[in-house]
Amino acid sequence: MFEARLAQGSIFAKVIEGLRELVTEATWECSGNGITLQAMDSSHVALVSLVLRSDGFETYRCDRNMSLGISLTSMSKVLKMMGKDDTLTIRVNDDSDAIVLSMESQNQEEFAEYELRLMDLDSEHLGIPDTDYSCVVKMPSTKFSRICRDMAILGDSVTICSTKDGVKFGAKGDVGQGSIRLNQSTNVDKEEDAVSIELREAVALTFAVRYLNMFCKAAPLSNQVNLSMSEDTPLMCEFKVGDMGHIRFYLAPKIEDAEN
Amino acid sequence: MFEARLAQGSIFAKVIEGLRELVTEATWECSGNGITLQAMDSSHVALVSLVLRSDGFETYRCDRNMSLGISLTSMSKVLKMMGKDDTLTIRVNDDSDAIVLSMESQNQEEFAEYELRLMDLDSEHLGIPDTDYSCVVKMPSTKFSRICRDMAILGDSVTICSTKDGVKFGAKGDVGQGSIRLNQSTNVDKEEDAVSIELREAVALTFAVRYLNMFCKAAPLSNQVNLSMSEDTPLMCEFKVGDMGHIRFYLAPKIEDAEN
DNA sequence: TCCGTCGTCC
DNA sequence: GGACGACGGA
Repeated sequence: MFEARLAQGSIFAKVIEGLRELVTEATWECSGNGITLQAMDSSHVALVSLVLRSDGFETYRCDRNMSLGISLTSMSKVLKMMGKDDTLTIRVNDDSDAIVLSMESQNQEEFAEYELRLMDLDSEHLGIPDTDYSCVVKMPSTKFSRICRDMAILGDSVTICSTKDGVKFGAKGDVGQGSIRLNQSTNVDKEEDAVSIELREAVALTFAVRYLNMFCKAAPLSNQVNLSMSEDTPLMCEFKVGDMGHIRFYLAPKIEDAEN
Repeated sequence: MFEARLAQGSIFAKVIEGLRELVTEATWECSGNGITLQAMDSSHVALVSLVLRSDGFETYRCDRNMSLGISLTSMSKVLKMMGKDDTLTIRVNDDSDAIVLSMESQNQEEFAEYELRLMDLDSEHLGIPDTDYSCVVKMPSTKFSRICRDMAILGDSVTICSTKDGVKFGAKGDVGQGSIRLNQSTNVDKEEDAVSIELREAVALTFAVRYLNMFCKAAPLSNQVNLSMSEDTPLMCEFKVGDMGHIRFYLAPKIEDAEN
C-alpha cells in the first residue's frame, strides 16, 4: 500500500501543472525515500526529473516500491477540482489498478475522492549525468517567465550569455531582434528578487524558447529558478518544490548557425 | 395594456440568463397576479417553471390576461445593454405585436427603449404535479454549480445520494471516477453557506449532468438552491427570485443501469 | 474583463 | 462542414 498526505495539496497541483504541458503521461516511481519521476517530452527533445522526498509529506507510507503509470492530463483535471486550501491524500491500494486522490476541505465539511485508472507505460529510465556546470544563474522565476515569453515573440531561439557580472537573453526574428540584460544584484532587499551568478567560465548558449516556456509552467512552485549551464551541455533549469524536492528540466543547446 | 416596473432591472436580466440556455423561446403568461412561464427544453427532457408575482414589482398593471411569445435569445441581448443599476419597465401596448423594454439609469440621465417583436408560439401548458418530496437538500448555489461543473469533467451522469447527515455527488467516466460529499452544516456562521437536509427517506438518483449545468445558469439569482428529490420522480431544482417568486427546474432521473 | 479553444447544433 | 455558443485561461 502507498499513501502520502500533503497538508498543502496545492503544492502537488502546481507540480502537475508544471509538468503536464511537457509530458502528458509519465511513470511515477514510489519508494520509501519518496516519489521520483523522469520523462522526456513527446518529441524527445527535453527531459524532466522530479523529486519529492518522503519527509516533505505530512504522512508517508510506501510498503514496497511501485511504478505508477499516470495520465498527467487526467490528474490535472482532477486536481483542478481541489479546493484552495484542501489537504490532499494520494493512495494506491495493494492489487489496485487505480490511484485515489482524496481532498478534504479545511473545515472538514467537504470531502472528495477521485480515482484515476493507472496506465501501462514503457518506462525508460534515463541516466542523467551529474554535471559540474560552468555557470549557475539564479533569478526570480517570474522574471525568467516574462523574459522567455517576450523572447518567443521575437523568434524561436533565445541565446543566453552569462558573464560574472550579468546575464543577457537575446533573440532575433522577423519582427526584429532584441535582448535583455540583468545585472547581478548588489543589494539584496528581498532574497526572492535577487539575481546571482556563480561563474567559473563565461557561457553563450542558444535554446529553443518554446521549451523554456514549457519549463516556466513550473514557475509558480518557487520564487527563484536556477539555470545551470556549460558549453555543449544541456541546460538544467531547476525549480525547488518547497523544501521537499525539485523539478529539473534539461534541454540541449542548439548548434550555433554560421550567422550567429 | 401591460406594464410592469422593476427598480432593480438586473434581477430580470438574471432570470433571463437563467432560462435562455435551456429554453431559447417561450410564452409568458401575464395576468393580474403576475407573470408565469412554463416550458420544456428543445429535446423535451427538462422543464422549467417561472413565477414572478405582481407584488414584487414596483408598479404592475395588467388590464387583461396575455400570452406573449418571446425570443429569450433576443431578450437576453437587449438586457445586456442595460446599465448595472437601471430601472426596467416592461410594456405591451394594446393591439401591439411588440414588447417594449425601457431602461432608466439611476441618475435619470439616461433612458433607453428597445422593442422586441412578439412571436407566435404553440404554447403547451404543462401540468406539474405538486409532489411531497422524500428529501430536500438546501445548499449554497455556488457550491452546487462548482460540483456540477466538476462532475461534468468526469462523466455525463451524476448520482446524488442523500442521507440525513449529508449529500454525496458522484460521477464516473473515461478519466476516472469521483465523488464529493458535503456534510450537513453544524454551525451556521453564514446562513448562505449552510448545507441543510430535510429527509423523510434516503434517496439515490442519477441525472444528466449537462442539464444540471444549464440549471446552474440561474445560480446568480440566489445564494441558495433547493434540490427536492424522491425516487422515480423528477428532481426539482429551485432558485428563489428575490422575494417575488422562483425558477424551478425539473429533470427526470436516469434509469439506473445494471452496473450501478 | 477579453480572447482563444472546444464542443454542440444546424 | 460551418456557425454559434459556452467554458477556461491570460
